[in-house]
Amino acid sequence: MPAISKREQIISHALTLFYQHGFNATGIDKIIKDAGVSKKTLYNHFHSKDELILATLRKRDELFRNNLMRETERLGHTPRERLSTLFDAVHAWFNEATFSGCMFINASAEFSELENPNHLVCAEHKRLVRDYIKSLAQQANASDPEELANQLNLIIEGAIVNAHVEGNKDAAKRAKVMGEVFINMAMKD
Amino acid sequence: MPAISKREQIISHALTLFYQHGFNATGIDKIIKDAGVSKKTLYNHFHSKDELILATLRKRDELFRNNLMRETERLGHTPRERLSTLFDAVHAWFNEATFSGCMFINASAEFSELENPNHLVCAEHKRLVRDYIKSLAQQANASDPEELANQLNLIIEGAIVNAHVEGNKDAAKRAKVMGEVFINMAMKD
DNA sequence: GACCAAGGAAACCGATCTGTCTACACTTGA
DNA sequence: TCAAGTGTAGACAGATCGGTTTCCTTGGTC
Repeated sequence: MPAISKREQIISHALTLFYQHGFNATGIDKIIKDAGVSKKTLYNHFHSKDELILATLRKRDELFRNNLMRETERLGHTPRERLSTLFDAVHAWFNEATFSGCMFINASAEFSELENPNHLVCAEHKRLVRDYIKSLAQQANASDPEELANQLNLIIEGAIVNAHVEGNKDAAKRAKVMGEVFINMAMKD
Repeated sequence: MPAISKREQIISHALTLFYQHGFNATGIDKIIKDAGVSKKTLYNHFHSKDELILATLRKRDELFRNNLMRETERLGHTPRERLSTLFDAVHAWFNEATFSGCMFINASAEFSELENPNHLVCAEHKRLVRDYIKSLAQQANASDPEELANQLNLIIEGAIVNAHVEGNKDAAKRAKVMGEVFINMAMKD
C-alpha cells in the first residue's frame, strides 16, 4: 500500500485541473500525465470521466467545508463572532493565488440540468454550507437561525461571483458589512 | 438582404445552445445544424469559434440589460419603486422555462482567467448592470448611490447562484426583502 | 447575357476526445 | 516457485473537435 493511494493521487490532480480549467476543457490525457499514472490505472479506479468528476466534487466538498469551518472557528471564539469571521475565512479564500471561483458554481455552469448527478452534488454542497451557518446561528441564539443562514449564505454567494467574475479581491469585505446588518437584526430581538 | 441576416441567425442559435449546454460542450456542427447554415457561412462571418462566443456574449449583454431595464421600469414608476421592482424583474427571469443561470457567470466558469477576452466581456456586463442600478439609486437620491448599487448587485448575484445551483425559484423574493433593508438605510439619512 | 458575391453540401485535415486493449514489470502471499 | 494483483507504457479505436477547401447553385446587377 503506497503512502498515497493511486486513487487519491488521481483525484488530487484532477481537482486542480478541473478547478483551474473547467471540466470539459480538461482531458483525461492531461490528468494522467500530471498525476503520473497510466490510463489503465485511472480506468481501473473510475469507470468513466464522469465518475471521476463526481468523486472529485465530493472530495472538494469535504476539503472546502473542513477548511471553511476550521478557519471560521480559528478566527472567532464565540458563535456570534464566528458568524462574522465566516466572512474573514471567505476573504482569505478569495485572496489565495489559485482562487478561481466556487468549484460548484463552476460545475453547475457546465452541467446545467438540475437532475445531472454532478449538478446534484453541487446543490448538496450548498445545502451543507448553509447547514453549517445555520448551526452557528442557532448557537448564537439568532431569532430565526434558518433565515439568517439563508441570508448570510446568499451574501457570500454574491461575493463569490463578484470576486471571480470581476476579480474583486475585496468582495468579502463588503459582504461582511452587509452580513453584520442581518446578524444584528437577528440578535437584538 | 434577407429579413434576418445570416449573422444574426447564427448568433441567435449559438446564444441558445451556449446558454443551455455551455461553450466547450457546444460544437460548431451543432450550431450550424440548428441555425440552418453551412459551415462556410459561419466562418465567413466569424473567424473562429472564439470570435463567435465573443459576439454571442455581447448580444446577450444587450438583450439582457434591455429586458431588465424594460421590466424594472414597467413594474415601477418612481426611481425608489424601481430599486425594488428590479428584484421583481429578476424573479420573472428566474421563472422563465429556459432559465439556466447567468450566462456571464457561466462563461466566467469556463474561461476562468480574468484576462481572457470572453471573461472580460463578462466583467464588463456586470459593471454595466451595476451602473444601471447606480443610476436608479442616484435618481432616488440615495445617500451613497454607488455603494447601494454595489450592495443590491451583490444580493442579486447571490440570488442567481441560489436559483441556478439549487433550483430555488423563490430566491429573488428573499433577495428583495434583503434589498429593501439597504434601500431603506440609504434613503432615510 | 455576363458577371459576381453569397451561400449550401460535403469532403477533408490534423488534432484531440473518451475509452479499450495488449504486452510486460513488479510485488506479495501461498 | 508460482499465481494473482496492480501497475506502466502506449498502441489503438471510433467519434468529434475546430477549421479549410472544393464544387456547385442561386440571386441579383450592370
